[in-house]
Amino acid sequence: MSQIRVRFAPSPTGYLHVGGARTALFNWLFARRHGGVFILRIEDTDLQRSSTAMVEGILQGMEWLGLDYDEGPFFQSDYVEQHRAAAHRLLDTGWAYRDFTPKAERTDAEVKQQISEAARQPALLNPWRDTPRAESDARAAAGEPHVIRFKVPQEGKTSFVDSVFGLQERECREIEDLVLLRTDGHPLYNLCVVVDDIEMGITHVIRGQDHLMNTHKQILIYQALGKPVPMFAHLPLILAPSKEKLSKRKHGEIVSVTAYRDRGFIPEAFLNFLALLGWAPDSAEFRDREIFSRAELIEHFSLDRIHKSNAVFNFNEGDERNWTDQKALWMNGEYIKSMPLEELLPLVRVELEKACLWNDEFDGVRRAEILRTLGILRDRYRTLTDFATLGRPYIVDGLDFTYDEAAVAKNLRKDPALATLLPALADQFATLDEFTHESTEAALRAFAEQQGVKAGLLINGSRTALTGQSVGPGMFDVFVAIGQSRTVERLRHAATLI
RNA sequence: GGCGCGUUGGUGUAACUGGUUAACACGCCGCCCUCUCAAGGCGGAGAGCACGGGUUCGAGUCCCGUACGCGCUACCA
Repeated sequence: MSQIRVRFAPSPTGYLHVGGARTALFNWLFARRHGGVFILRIEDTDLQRSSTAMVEGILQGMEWLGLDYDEGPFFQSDYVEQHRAAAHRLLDTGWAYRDFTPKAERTDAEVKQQISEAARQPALLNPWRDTPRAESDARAAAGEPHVIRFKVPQEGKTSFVDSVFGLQERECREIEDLVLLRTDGHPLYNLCVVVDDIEMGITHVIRGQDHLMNTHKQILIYQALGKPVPMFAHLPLILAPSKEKLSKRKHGEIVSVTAYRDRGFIPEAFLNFLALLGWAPDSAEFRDREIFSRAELIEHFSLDRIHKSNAVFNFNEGDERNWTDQKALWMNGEYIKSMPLEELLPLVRVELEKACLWNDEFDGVRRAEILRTLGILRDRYRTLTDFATLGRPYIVDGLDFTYDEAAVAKNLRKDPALATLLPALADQFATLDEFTHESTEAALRAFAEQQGVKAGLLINGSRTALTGQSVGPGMFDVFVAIGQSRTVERLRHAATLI
């Protein structure tokens, strides 16, 4: 069999959203799995709704996810002449005709309205369908405005075997004579895809299920053009919590992949999550696992493990903690806590730089120190941005962080004695020659005993004094992470909060 | 309206060509650990497989119907 060639063909009418990203991913996995070619083609024939900013967003999303393409990006708008030529070839071979019906101006809303109304009665055959060629040519030559429509056969049916949905059949008479070329000569989607897919030698079309019906029209065009029909695999849709198809326009930035990049997702984790939306590995060995490396995904990917029903993607913009699908957040957390620290650091660095917390020494003399700090923090973080927000007290010098009111009330103000105990503890710490987990623990416990208070009181008080928070890693690790001088400073300062 | 597709716990999925009390992950709840938890360990609740009928010794798995959901139905893509 000849080499597999697939393409991802987004239209730049919005940023790359998670549905599109999954389509891209599945195409990419399929190509990589079979040593095929993955092509990126931007379908920008709808000039009014396309924009270069959106193209840029799509490119960025692809790059972030590591979905590298072997050819492209191609722009469909660069091939309009070929699209027109194909339409005229169909006209010449009798597979298309000119329709001189005046164009109806209507808004999107009106179109939608009319679809449901007009479709109630069976469609009539277009009166221009069988206009003699000579008359058609004469009218066209006279400059009479017209569209070119595909002449759908009135007999028989189209069929294809979809790799996901199985045998698909449709009566030709139920397919309308679709417009190939608009009045202004602009080629339309169904013609463009077919011409481009032929031109690019696409062997497998992997795309969203919303194109399942279009496929019949496209197959008719392939056949009229005398070209072989590729294989098709339609993917189930990704739905919003409201169960509608995900869309940038309706659901906003929260469904765009760049939002996941900006909010601290690790591309590998997001990819992993996406791969499991509508697909599951075959191998029994992998059945009860959720975390798969990119290489494992490639190795085990197959179209026949894609299932047919739509998947709900749970996001919740209003919820600060669970702003997106909880499983995605969990998965990102798994990557954060298990990846090599050396690989985590550059990712965290980006976040720290954004928050103006990065210090070049973190990549020099303080590298070991920062790695150790990341090591104790990452167990409970789920996004990279957590390092810059929740992790801020661990990174920043001085007292440039906020004290959580509830934490202060719970751990500091609870016992007024802490106003003197914590500075006294600071004095103890200041005398330590070595500032380690062991030495700080010994010092703190000895001090607690000497003062006749529970170690927990000092520990919890210290946590809030040093981090402003009520939760965090084991306290003796925190002392070491914050370091002797900052620890002493913050313990003394805590007295002013009580 | 027509056509198409789908329907396993709240969510994502599993269950070999029909065969034990439907499995895993996320989430939820509880307990333990403990200096805290958004960490870790252990355990639990939650679907009888949309509903109804049929085929079969036996069906989530096959057939029919119904309901519901989604998609498409543009001189959008």
